[in-house]
Amino acid sequence: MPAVATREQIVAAADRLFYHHGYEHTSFADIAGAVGLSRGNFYYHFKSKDAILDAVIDARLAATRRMLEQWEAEAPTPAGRIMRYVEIVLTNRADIQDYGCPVGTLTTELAKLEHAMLGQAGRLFTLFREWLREQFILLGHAEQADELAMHVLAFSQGVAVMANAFHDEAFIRREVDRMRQWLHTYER
Amino acid sequence: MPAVATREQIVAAADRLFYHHGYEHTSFADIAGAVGLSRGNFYYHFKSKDAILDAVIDARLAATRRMLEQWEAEAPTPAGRIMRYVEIVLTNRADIQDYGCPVGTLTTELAKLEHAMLGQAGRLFTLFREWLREQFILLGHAEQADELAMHVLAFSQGVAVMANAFHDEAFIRREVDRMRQWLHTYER
DNA sequence: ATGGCTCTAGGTCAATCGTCCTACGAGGGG
DNA sequence: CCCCTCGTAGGACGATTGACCTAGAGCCAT
Repeated sequence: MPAVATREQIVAAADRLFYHHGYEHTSFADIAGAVGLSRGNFYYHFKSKDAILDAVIDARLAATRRMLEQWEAEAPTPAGRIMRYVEIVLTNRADIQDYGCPVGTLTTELAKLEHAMLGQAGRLFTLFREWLREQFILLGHAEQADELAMHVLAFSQGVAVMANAFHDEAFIRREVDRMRQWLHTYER
Repeated sequence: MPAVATREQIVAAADRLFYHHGYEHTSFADIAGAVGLSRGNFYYHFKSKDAILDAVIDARLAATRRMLEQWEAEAPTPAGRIMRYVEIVLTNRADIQDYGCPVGTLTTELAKLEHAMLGQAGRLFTLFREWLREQFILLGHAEQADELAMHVLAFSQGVAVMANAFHDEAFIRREVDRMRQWLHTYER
């Protein structure tokens, strides 16, 4: 098997395990077991656990960019695109109830570990932030676009934490509806 | 030294360390070092690490109840009391920027660890939820009091995650102001 | 002072962690 | 056929983890 396929398998398994059980709680043995490799063989593909985390973050950044591009292709209006982001807490409801937001929980964990890769993880947030900011500019609110983007981000993080804590689907739907109404007041 | 004082010292140190570095990332040696005790002696006071977590959660529950009682004594109106909760993200701004919300981050971590004490940690959220619900009932919104309480909780969690990720004080102040205006629309 | 209780120190345990090393098998090009 | 590289397996390392044990110091009551 070519090395690139194995490497991608490792990144995919690590991505899933980091999300489900956290970075620190995921061991080399866990990832190796998920992929079906021996532990020791790992260092042929990644020289350290941090390197795997780095690759996982890069993969998430790339996947996020693809998702944003798809949203831009599918949703014609800026407001519709913003709603695609808002509705992600419904789209990924099952995972969020079980594991929270992949971006928020990773950033929170790395902050507590004082991990060197915290800044890299923050780029995931920044990617969404700047994309949302762009949508608000297109919506005609250039002067407060960044503040509105941050508000939408805070919404998603708050809903994710509460959904994870209480497993309440009706709550998620109510908050999405509230956000939809809020967004209407900013449509031209 | 009486055992009760040592026990309280252990709980206080564990509380702080769990908040700053997370539950799993905090070892017995860390707590023992913070208190100035030997590692082995630990099992005289707590038979397991879970028992310490249990005691920490109980201590947080008690401290939270005291705080809520103080808010009720200091703020005469329900709206004023709710604002005391909202403004906690400003009051504890420094800690939140560094470590996030103590309740939210603990719950998130325990969920990922599939820890048996997750339900206990959830009681911290429930305590705030029911207190906020009571305030909204007093405000004259009995029929949607719980939904409004959940919305306020989600606000605080969202702001905490974003404040931790971006260290942006102006953002926190904007969101608190936004919440103040929102609350005004619910005042009789 | 003697016995018993509270509290502590320090060592030990097996398990697991991330890391590293070496040996080996498969396979293609010379 | 040999050699070289790629990819893998599995063991070993030092450190650290949570957990447990025992010996004894301090003190109070009898």
